[in-house]
Amino acid sequence: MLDIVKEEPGIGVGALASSFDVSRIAVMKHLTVLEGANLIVSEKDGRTRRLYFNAAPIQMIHDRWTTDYSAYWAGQLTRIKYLAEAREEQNKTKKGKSKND
Amino acid sequence: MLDIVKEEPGIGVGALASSFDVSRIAVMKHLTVLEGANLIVSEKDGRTRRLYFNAAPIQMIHDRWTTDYSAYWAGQLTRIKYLAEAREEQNKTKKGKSKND
DNA sequence: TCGACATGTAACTAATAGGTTACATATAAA
DNA sequence: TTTATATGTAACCTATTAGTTACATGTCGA
Repeated sequence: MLDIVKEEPGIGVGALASSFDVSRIAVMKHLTVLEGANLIVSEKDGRTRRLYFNAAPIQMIHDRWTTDYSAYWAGQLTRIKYLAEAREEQNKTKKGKSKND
Repeated sequence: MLDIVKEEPGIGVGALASSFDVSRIAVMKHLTVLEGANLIVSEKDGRTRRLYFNAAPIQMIHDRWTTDYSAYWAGQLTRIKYLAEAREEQNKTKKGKSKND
């Protein structure tokens, strides 16, 4: 839904709904959630409600969770990398024989 | 929940649950959702399951929705993500039943 | 003014989420 | 070996969501 709204800024509710197999009302319910999260903002243009993608909340979440990004991120990637390597090690061990731990 | 896990990398499930008014099982249900989204990754340490915050999905969403994806970064993150997912998948499989592949 | 178009609201049903308690299993400590 | 600790699973109940159809309201075009 966000893909479509981003690709076609100003698209109407009905036009957006036509891209899905569910009813227009179902799409409107999803829209309400996305508007509540400020990911989509709208403005009335006659009888059409025009929809626009809003990246601000994603930017805010990114800023919040990646503050001190370089240092933290490097550490996190390293940790995940080690977890993955440990998994591969264990995988080799299990294939060799029945698990013994 | 993410705040706590980020502040205390390696925290156990029970310790995390003690910060909330709901039961440990309720917290575990939320954890399952966060792990499914790869926002939290875990590793077993004896009888304790240690939890770690993973900013990668947020970075990926940010990259997707706010800038063009850099080929290098996408490849790097995706590779590590798949490794972590594979580890989690195996972890689930081991705990779910005695799968012997 | 009337018909067409676009959207909004209400009421309903089915499915899912959220939380609980009880019990089981694995691991560490005594 | 036994007890304690940490976690996982199952079954249950309640609240909320997801989707539907029908109808209402607002705006534009003829």
